[in-house]
Amino acid sequence: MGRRRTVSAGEPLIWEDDDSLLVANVIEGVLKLTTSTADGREQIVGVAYPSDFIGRPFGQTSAASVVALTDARVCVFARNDFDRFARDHPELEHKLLERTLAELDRTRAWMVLLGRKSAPEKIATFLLDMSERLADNGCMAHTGPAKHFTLPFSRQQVADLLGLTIETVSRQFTKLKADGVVALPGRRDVEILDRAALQTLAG
Amino acid sequence: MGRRRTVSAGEPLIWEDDDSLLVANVIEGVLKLTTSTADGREQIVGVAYPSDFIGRPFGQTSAASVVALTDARVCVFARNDFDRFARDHPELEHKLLERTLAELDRTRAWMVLLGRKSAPEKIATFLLDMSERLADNGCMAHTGPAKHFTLPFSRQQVADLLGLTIETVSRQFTKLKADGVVALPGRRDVEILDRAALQTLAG
DNA sequence: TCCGATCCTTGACCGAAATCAATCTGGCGG
DNA sequence: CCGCCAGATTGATTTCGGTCAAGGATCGGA
Repeated sequence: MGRRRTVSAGEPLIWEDDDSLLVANVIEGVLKLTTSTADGREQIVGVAYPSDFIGRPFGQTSAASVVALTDARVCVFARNDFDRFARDHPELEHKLLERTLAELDRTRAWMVLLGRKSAPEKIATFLLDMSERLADNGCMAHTGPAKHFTLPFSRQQVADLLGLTIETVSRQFTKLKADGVVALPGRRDVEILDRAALQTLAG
Repeated sequence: MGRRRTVSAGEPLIWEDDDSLLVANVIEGVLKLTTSTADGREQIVGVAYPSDFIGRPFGQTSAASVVALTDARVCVFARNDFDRFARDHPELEHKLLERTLAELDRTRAWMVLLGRKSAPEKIATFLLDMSERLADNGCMAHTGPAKHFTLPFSRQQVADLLGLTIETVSRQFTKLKADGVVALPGRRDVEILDRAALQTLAG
């Protein structure tokens, strides 16, 4: 069915291929979905992990662009083919509906963060979210939230995810380190030292 | 199938009924979907217009609460019944999937507004959005964006939608009026005098 | 028509985060 | 091993929008 493709970190996943739009399934790696304003301010509107579906089947084409954050493997489908196939396979459509509903829930929760939370709350919420998302990367289920993990994001990308500037993100990280809430052994490594404190900060 | 219910303006739509969760279809009126932080800050995460679907079929219950903005009529279903019915009717699931994908797109566009736009940009974007949404309320299709319309929101609710405070919303409205971009004949009435200016402001 | 409640507007002030501007770090190629 | 450079941190300053605090408008009910 779909064709395998590899995308290296930083590379965009092109949505035009043989004049036909694509949809895709993530096999491995992490990708960002972004939308930008006319003057170039960027907002990350979604993050796709393995097994997540990306693209916009049925009609309209979505405005978001997709870029790999880590080296990634995806399984791409020409959209027309996919649409036809989906219509004939209710089980697939059902699965897709469940995933889309779950993604909508997650997106709505993120709206509260963007619209109503302060910078410290945003950072704390982000770290807790990451610690959960990156925990069950492997094959075994529910190992619980990770204490130590490597972010698939640069500081700028964290800023684009939280609706902040890179400087504010950096300052908040520094503050959490100074307060002994987290350790930052490497640029993208986080170790949660005081989860309770983070949860309090997250509000 | 579903039971008709009327909800008057300001009244919440309860999701518990005879120990079974509900899903619903909006027949008439406008409702808000909100999520709040622990300390009571509120964010409107979605707005449901006639023909929109609300609630969370299949598994998890969504965290959002639903309140009618205007008097509304909805058609409610016990979720268990709905789930069973949907699984047996692929056409319904397909329709629901299309709507959910469209809602996800709209929600993602709103994230850019919340995360990256200034107060003037937020207000301008909001007014243009409203002018389009409230245009085809009636039966005829595509009359184009409305020049004059009545908001289904109080100032506080506009603030909750845009991630601002009521004072900032008020000041921005006043400024647009002073600049001759809009007229505000009544508390909730908006007349767009200079659409081009609004579009420029929206960015 | 008057009253009261609620919603909205306006003003003065403050503070959190953005902006502007240097450094600093660490990873990599030569 | 050294120098380079993108990414990250830190500091100084500004600004936008929030907070606090009065008023003013509008609507419904007596």
